Amino acid sequence: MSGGEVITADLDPASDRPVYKQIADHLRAAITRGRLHEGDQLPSEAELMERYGVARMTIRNAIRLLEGEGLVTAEHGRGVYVRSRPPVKRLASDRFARRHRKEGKAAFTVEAEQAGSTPEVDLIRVSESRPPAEIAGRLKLGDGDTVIVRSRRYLLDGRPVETAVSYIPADLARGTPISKPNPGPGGIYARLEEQGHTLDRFTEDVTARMPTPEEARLLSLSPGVPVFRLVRTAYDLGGRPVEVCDTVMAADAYMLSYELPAH
Amino acid sequence: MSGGEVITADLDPASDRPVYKQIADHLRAAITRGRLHEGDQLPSEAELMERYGVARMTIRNAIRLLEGEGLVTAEHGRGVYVRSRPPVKRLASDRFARRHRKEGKAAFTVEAEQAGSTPEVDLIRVSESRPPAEIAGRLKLGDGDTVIVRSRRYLLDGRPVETAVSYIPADLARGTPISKPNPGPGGIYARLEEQGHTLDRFTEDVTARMPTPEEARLLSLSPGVPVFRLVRTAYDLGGRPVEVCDTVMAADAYMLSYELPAH
DNA sequence: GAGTGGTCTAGACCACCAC
DNA sequence: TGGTGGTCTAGACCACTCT
Repeated sequence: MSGGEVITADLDPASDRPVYKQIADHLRAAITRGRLHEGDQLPSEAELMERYGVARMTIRNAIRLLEGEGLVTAEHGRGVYVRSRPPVKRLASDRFARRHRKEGKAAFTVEAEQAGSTPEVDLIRVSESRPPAEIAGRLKLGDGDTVIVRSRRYLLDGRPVETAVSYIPADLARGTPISKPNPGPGGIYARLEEQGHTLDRFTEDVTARMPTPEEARLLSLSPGVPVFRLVRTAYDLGGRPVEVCDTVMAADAYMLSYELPAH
Repeated sequence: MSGGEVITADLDPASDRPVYKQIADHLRAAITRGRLHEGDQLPSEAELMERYGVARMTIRNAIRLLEGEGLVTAEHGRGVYVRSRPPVKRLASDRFARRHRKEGKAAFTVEAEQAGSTPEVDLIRVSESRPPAEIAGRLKLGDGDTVIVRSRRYLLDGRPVETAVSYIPADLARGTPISKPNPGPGGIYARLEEQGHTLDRFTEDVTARMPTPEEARLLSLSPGVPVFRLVRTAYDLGGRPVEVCDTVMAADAYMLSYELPAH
């Protein structure tokens, strides 16, 4: 059926390398050398058991290894397939430039449409509370201060790609639509600038790690796909931090692009 | 021995959730709620088998799940431990500013010493060859053009954290120490500027993924630790790309920090 | 219904570590 | 030497998908 001929090498009984790793090596080589392409189905567990003359768990261990490397995904009842790389969205370092903010649309929406994708936002929740210590520190808030918390999820062409939680000091948001689910045209940055907090610069701190089960669920992540955690702080012309945005992004959906001066 | 009392909940036989996932949930909760701290040992497989009354493979599946999430590491012959987060090196967006380049030291060395760490560089190799297509495109090179390829590995306090491969157009490197293992004080950027290629700006493209087995070996990565791939291109004042540096970094060792203008 | 992967059992032997 | 995790076997039953 699904191409037992893609594997050419035999096991080396003399090798110290465990059998399941040798099998994973064969399958990995078949993928990286192009004998198996994106979307191709791997031989079934039964076929591989026969091919190598080993028990089922040995085959499953080999496949689990490749799954953890992000090379294949197993689909219950269907088979194991070579993972296809989804199109990557490139986030340019000028994506929050003011000229992109004048259209009355949020950055995510503008960018997605320019790339020919369909953007969606869901799971919008807004509340007011005490911020976590890390956020309070970034916003330079005192002990009793509260923030407006805006959380939402972004999707591209139906696929969830990013969750985001924004924290805005409550005193900046009062009397504005910032504390409403729909903050109006241009998003919260437009509202902050209307309040006299003209934006000057942003900092972004980027880390990467494996997702929590909750994040994997919200972003429909396959095994072997890490996430970016990107924490952006917006400063006004007075140097005051006016928003912190804590985002978790499917790492296989993004390329982050930055420009650095040499002087 | 190692605290069977850290797990409080029992299995729910009525639940659809597989037993090994329920066990993983219990252990994960013990970690995230602070009943198990960084470096603590989990109960042994034998203890957990008795505690839950299940077979060994069920326990091992639970632990493998947590390993893949980066929460624990199993050490052969010793036990399973809650992963301790190593200190993170913060890469600031001004790390290639000219003022940091005047000391006669490379960026990695300067930064590490400022942070109180001991930097090392090893596995240095230099050669000349045709660049991969992706690199040739970034350097705007033609078909026959060759590049100097400089690869090396960086370590902090003895731990490997990053591999890097630099590509410099061969015509810029001829007659300079750029094609020698030791390029001299200030590194290759200093040499390029001496040749009249004053640096103007850099771009960095950042992605994240799970490591290949080769990368995991070179960086001594535990299961559940992704890597950053950071491709930096250096441009001179004439807008010509003069170097591309392709780096793979242990994601648990770095925070990438960038500054974005709002205008 | 046939074929796929997902879960689980009950053993065996081995390799590594600490005492 | 005893305890730890690593590999492997040979089964069983289940859940999902496609036809």
